[in-house]
Amino acid sequence: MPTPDRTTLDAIVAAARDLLEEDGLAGVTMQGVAVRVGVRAPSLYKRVENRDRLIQLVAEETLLELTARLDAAADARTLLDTYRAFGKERPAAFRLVMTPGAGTPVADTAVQAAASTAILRISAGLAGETDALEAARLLTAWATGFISMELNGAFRLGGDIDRAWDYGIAHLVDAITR
Amino acid sequence: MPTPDRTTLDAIVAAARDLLEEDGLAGVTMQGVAVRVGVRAPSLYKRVENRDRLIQLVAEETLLELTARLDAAADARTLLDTYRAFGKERPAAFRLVMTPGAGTPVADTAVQAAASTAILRISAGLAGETDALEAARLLTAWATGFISMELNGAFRLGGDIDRAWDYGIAHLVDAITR
DNA sequence: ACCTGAACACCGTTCAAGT
DNA sequence: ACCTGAACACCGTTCAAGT
Repeated sequence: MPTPDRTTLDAIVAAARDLLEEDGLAGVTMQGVAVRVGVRAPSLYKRVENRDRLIQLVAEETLLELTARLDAAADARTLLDTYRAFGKERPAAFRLVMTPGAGTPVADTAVQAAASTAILRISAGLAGETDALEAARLLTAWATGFISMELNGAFRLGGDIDRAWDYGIAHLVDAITR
Repeated sequence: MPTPDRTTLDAIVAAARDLLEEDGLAGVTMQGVAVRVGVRAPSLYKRVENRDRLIQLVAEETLLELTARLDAAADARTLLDTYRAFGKERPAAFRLVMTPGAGTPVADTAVQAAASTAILRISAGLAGETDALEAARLLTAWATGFISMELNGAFRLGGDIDRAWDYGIAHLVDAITR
């Protein structure tokens, strides 16, 4: 007689996602996830291969959500503001996806590629098709570095961080526009 | 009768530093460090408070070395190339210092501030004193994001990464120059 | 004064035994 | 077919006992 299912993969990923924001990557333990979904740790292995795979699933869920939001942006400033807002909303997930350490499980290539289409579209509009890739990389590298530093509290020399963000957007858009 | 010292704090930090590059942050275990310096794990606690403090010491050693190299740069391109070369030489240490995750031990504030003086000096020369801080943040955010993405293999859409780097420097320097 | 084995509280993961 | 306790190999850290 089969036991009824006491949890689902979606519930497990959601619990891991919440634990990630609350306690950081190291806080995402199989025991912690198990408690949240109401089973014992060994039961999780019926639905997910291991902890690395679970982290990868959280990374992919994060990128899919981010991609959906970026795709809705019509211009560079909106796109970059959306990106930054996502980082502030889910700082740990942002770091997991954008600046994973060595050994950190990483999202599938296709999921990652999809996240680039919005910035490529907008960069092509500003810089032209020839320089679209380089312009997209300039904008992406800047925004990713800026948001990472902001989340890490790395802007330590005073000044207005919002002003630095606006300064960056204005000068970058100007620089890449033909 | 006292036992002769079998290791030193410097040797412990150096072993941790090497393990970091070889096996990543998770690979820096007290047991692993102990084996490298020729003692048992409990003995390490005579010289360093705990693992977090050891990681912090590695972060500070990394920043001091990086600061020394950046201070020697005379112009923006040299500074940025030096920064990128350091990232490629010590990728795990670069990530530890520039994009630490939540809960990762972080260098002392004074050590971090010292690493900013070179970029501030050069930014002031290009953008003027009024915009020096914003310009420094633009350059730093871009370079940090670019190098992080490069180390993570995040440039996945083909194209020439060196060309994207040169494109970035040229357009940024142009953008912030009065 | 430094070093060590033993111990404790955690991890991730496996597996036989339950329902 | 799913769930669990028990077990194993790891961690970081403490501490009494050795020299």
